[in-house]
Amino acid sequence: MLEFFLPVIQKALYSAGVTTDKPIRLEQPSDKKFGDFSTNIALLAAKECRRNPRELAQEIIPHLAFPPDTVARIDVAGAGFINFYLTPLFIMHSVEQVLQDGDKYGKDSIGKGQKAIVEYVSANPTGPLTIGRGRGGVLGDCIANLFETQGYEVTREYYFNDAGRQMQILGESVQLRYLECCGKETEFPTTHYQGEYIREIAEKIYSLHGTTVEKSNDLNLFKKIAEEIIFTSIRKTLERLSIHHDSFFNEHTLYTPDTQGVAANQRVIDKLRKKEFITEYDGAVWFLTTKLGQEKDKVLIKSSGEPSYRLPDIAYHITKFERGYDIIVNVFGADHIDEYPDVLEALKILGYDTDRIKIAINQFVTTTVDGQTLKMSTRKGNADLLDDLIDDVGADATRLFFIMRGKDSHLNFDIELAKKQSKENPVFYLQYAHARICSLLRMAQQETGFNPSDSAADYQLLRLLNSPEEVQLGFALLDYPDMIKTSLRMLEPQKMVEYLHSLAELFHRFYQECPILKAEPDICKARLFLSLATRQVLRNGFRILGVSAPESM
RNA sequence: GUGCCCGUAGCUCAAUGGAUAGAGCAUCAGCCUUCUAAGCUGAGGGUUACUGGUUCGAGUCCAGUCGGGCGCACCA
Repeated sequence: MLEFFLPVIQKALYSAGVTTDKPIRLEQPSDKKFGDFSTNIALLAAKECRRNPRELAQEIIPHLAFPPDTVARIDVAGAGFINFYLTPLFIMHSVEQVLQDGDKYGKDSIGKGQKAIVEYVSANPTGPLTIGRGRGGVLGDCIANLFETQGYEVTREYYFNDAGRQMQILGESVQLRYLECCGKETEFPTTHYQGEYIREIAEKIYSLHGTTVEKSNDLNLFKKIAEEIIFTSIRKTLERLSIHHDSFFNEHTLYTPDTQGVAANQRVIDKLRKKEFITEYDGAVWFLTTKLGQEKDKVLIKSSGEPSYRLPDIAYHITKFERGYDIIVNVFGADHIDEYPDVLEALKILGYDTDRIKIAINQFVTTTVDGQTLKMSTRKGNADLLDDLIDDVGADATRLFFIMRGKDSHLNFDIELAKKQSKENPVFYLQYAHARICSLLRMAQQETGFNPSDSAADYQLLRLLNSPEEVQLGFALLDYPDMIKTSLRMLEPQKMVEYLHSLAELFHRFYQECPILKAEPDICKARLFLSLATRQVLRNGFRILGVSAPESM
């Protein structure tokens, strides 16, 4: 609808002689009595013109040239809002577009020719995925889906590191547990991974090799096997949630020299040094963030000679620019919040356009059972495992619950609620609407021979519909394309969940108030088309969210 | 101590600086001889944590206070 209104308003402002540098915004009033759409442009422009906003609005209105039979009424209300009321005919006519476009409805090509990279999950293979990671995973996946609907060429990337200190500890942990399997007495440090999965890996090694590697000091053996097993399990877990990555970027490639014999990490140091942002003391190499007003400098290369995580992080982001991505999205949890400002600063210093980088940070997840909050404790062995959650509530509920709250809110995952097969559970409310339509269409085919695929010529029957329930439902369907754009702009799939919920509600109301199969033939058909269009939008929306669309329940 | 996020109905959460702050659940009252009642209709429920400020207009922006979460490593 943006495409419909904005040009007309723009022209009207011009011909009414109103100039303003404020962007025109189209909003949907919370109350329908203020119209289907509304703009506050007169309020904004009034100040610059030094005019009374209501008078200004009155002057703009005669210049608004909408096509005939589209906008029924234009009012000035409140402090100077211009409110638009669409005709039912226009609304129902537009529903035809939904049916014509089908799976493509809501898609756009504004991103055509642009490359976007969305990085998410990015957990190192030191243990199974936790519930907290799951939220970021689903969030990232949905964001990638949103970009795809707008025609962007999207890469879903997983950044990981199988070297470094954490992996070292992993190897040691497995080795110690293995020695226990061999009957040796060991002391297991509290700094090491306590989880049961370590024991399982050790037992596997024991069953493969027996005691033959007992004397081995080759930590790599344990590390490699552990990494392999853990990574496989991570990917399996992600697979259960339909999360796929196109690209797995190993941090280690940033350490190895390129064709000119220089490692990416080293290049970063060299370039930053040229910009005079590098210094050395205490045996380490520092990024001079104090020059940028920060309290402390940040270590880029430790006194041991190894880079700290920050250096490869910068180098990694440079590769995103070098690989030609126009939009770079990073999804990560609140625990990484302090990480990105340094990376951005470094990129800015090196001349990269950091406006292309968008950060989506999701807050943490707490789970509640019977109203009791289970505190997540990291890597203590009792961490909440994503797999257990999926076992418990299923993939659809897992995905939907993760994104049905804003990413900034601390998510409270009510496990009992997610398991409930009743209307309290939003997953079922949404899916039920879809299943109900499917059932209706099956019945229609049986009783009246209605066939959705060969009745396109009759789409115009939709224009017969004009009851409030029908028009409101139709209106909501038209809103879908704008909703995708809003969701994408805000990197917030939750908007889509909310929209689909209200769509389901409008359908149930329509279904309740308007008899379909019992109506006279033309009306019956028209209402079936409206139902069909609703099902289409639900499906398209579910696809973005990665939730299944059951045909019956 | 400090950086970021949050504080809105009994509970879980919405509200691109806009109009009388909205949904769902829970509670109460209605609706199935009728296409899936896993549904619909209606009612009650609020000093948007607090105090100031910015402006035509603040839940939203700014400052401060209080409360909760997550970080603050030469770990990632």
